[in-house]
Amino acid sequence: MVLPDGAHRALPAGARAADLAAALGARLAKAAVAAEVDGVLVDLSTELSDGARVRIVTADSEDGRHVLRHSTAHVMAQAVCALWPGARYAIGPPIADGFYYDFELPGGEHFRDEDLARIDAEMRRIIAARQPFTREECSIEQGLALFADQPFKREIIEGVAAGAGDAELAGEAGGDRATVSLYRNADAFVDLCRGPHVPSTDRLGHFRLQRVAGAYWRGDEHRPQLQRVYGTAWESAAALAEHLHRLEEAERRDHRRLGIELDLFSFPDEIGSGLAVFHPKGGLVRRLMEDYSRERHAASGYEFVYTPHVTKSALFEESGHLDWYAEGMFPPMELDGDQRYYVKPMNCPFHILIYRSRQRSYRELPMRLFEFGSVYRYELSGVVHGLTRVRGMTQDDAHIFCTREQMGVEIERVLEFELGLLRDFGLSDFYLELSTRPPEKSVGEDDEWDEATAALEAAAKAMGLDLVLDPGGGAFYGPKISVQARDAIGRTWQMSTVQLDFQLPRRFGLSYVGADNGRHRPVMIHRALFGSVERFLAVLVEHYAGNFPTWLAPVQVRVLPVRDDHEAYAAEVAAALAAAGRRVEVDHANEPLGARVRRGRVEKVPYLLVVGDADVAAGTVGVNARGGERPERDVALGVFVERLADEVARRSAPEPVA
RNA sequence: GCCUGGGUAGCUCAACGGUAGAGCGUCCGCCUUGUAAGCGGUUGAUAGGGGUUCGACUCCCCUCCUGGGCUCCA
Repeated sequence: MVLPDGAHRALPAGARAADLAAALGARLAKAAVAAEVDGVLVDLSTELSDGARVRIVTADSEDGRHVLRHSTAHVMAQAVCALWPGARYAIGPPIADGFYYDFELPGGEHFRDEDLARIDAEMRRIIAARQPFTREECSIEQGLALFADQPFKREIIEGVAAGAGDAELAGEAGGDRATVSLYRNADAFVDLCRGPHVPSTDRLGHFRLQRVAGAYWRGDEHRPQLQRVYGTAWESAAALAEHLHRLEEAERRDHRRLGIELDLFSFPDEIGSGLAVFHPKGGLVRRLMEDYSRERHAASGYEFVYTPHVTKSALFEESGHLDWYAEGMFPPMELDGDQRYYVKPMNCPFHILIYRSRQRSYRELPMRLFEFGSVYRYELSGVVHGLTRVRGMTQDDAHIFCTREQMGVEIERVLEFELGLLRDFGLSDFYLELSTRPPEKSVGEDDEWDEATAALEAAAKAMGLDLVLDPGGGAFYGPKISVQARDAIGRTWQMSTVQLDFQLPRRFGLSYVGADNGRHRPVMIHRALFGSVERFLAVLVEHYAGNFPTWLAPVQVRVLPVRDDHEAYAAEVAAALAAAGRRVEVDHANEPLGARVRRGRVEKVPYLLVVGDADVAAGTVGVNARGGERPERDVALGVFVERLADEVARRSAPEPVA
C-alpha cells in the first residue's frame, strides 16, 4: 500500500483497510471510521488491492465526521422504523454540522417535539448494541424487490438504473447502473446507501437530535411533504459540546433578540410581516451608518439622486421585471381605470431614466448615480426573517454607466471601495464569489458574457482575496461578484454584489456619443455595498453581539455621580464630552452605584464614568470601559475626552466582546 | 406559498372549561449610595374576528403575526 506521505507498507493478501489502520497504530485503528482508497471513500472492511493509495479517515476529520453523521442518520432511521412500524424512509444525508433523515409515518402521523427524546433513547439502545454495518451489493431487481414497500427507496433505485444524477446527489445509492449497495445492521434494519459507514454503531454516540420539520420529497413542493428530523453528531463529547456552545452563542447574538433588548427596532404586527420600524436608538445607528456611507460615496465620485417609490407599470414592462420578477413584486394598485401602479422592487429602471433624460457624451462617463433606495419585495411569508430577509428595505444602491473600456477599472474601483467601507465597519475577513452565466434562462451573446465574466474575474483577482466560483449563479442579464464576509464567530454573510449588465442598456436604448461622434451603448454596473441597510445593521449587531464600536454606539458615554452632591460635577463632565461631540447621558444618583453600573453594562454602553469626591476635587473621572475587568480611576477629564475623540475618529472597532 | 410549533403585561415566563399570577421594566415615594440588581408602593396582558358552552385565555373555524424547516452551497 502507498500511504499519504508516500511511504509503502506491505500487508498480507486479503488485508482490509482496518488491518492497515491496526498495523499503523492502535490509536489510529481506534479513531478510524473509514478509508480513502485511490481517492474514493470506502468502508474499513474494504479489501485492499496491491499498490493502492490508502488514507485512513479518522473521526476528527471533515470526511470522518461526514461518515459519522451519515451513520448516525442511518441509526436514526432504524430507530424511527422500530418505533413507528410501517414508517417509510426516504433520504438521510450528512449536512454541514449534522445530518437529517426524512420519513413518511404510517397514517400520516407527524413527529412532535416530544418524539425526539424517544427516538434518541432508541438510538442509544442501538448504539449500545454494537451493531455492525454490513455492506452488500445487489442487482436493481433485487433492490426493487427488497424495498417493495418503500416507494422512496424504489424511486432512488430507479433513478440509479436510469443513470440519473440526483440519486447520486442525495448520497443514497451506490455506483453503477446495474447494482446498488445496501447496508444492514444485524437483521434489524437495511438501508439503501452508497456508504461508507463506520464499522459498528459503537463508533457513534456523540449526537444530539435537534428539531423536527417538514420537507418536501426532493425539495419539490408538488411532491409529498415528509417529516424530517435534524440532528448533529461529532467525534467526541467535547466536540459536540463545543458545537452546541457555538449554537448558543449564535442565539445570544441574534439581532432579533438584541434589537428588542437594546431598543433598536421592532416589527409591529399591525404593519405586516417583514416590515420594520426603527426606534430612536436603532435610528441613530442607522443614520450614522448612512451618513458615513454618503460621505464615502461623495468622496468616491458618486452623485446623489432620488426617485419615487411607485411607478406606472410601463417602466417595469420596459425593464422586463414584469416578465421575470412579477411574483417577487407586490401586486399592482389600479388607478384611473386601467392604469396600474407598482411599488418598486428595484431602483435600476429609475436611475436609467435619469441617464436617459438627455443625450450623454463619453465625457460624462463613468456616471455614478447613488441612492438610498427603499424597495419592496413580496417575499414568501415563510422566508421572512428578522432584518435579514424583509419585505421592505433600503438599498445603498448605485448604478454606474460607463463604456466597455472603462468597466474593468470601474469594477476594481467598486471592489476596493467596498472592502474599505466594510473594514471601516469592523469586518475584515472576506472572500469573493464569482457567479457565472446560468445555463438556461439567461439572455445575451456569449462573447458579451465572456467579456463581462473576464472583467469581473480580473478585478476580483486584483483584490488578492480568495475567489470562489459559483457556476451558473449569475443573474439572467449578467455575471456578478459578491463579497462574503466572515463575522466574529466565523459565519459568512453575503454582503455586496457587483453585477455587470449589458441587457438593460439595450432594453432602454441607452447610448452616449463617443469621441468618434458615433453613438455607442454604455454598460451598466449594478452595485449595493451594504446590500440593504437593514440587513447590514443586523450583521453588525450579530458581529459585535450588540457591542457597537464607540463611533456607532447610540450612547457613547454615561456619567454616574456617586451621590447627588456630585451631580453638578457630573453635569460638567457631560457638558465637556458633549462639546467634543460625544453622545453622553447622566444616570442620576437615585439608585445605588452598583445598580447603575449593571444597567450600563446590560445596555452595552462603551464607557461608564463614575465621579465621586476624589474626582470632584481633582477634575478626574473613573473610567469603566465596556468589557473591561476593573475600572481605571483618577483619569483627568481632558485626557479622557482626547482619548475618546481619537477612538471615534479612527472608528476603531473593539475586539468583538461577548 | 407549503409543513410544523407558537402568540398571556414593554420583556421573560406561569396558570386553567369557573376571580389570569410572578420576576424584570414603567411611574411615585423613601434611601445618598465608589463599581453587575437597596426598600416600599404603582402601572400594566390573554393578537383580531367568528363559533361551541351556563361560563372560553383554555375547545373548534378563519385572519394576522411569529419560531423552525422546505435536496447544504461539506
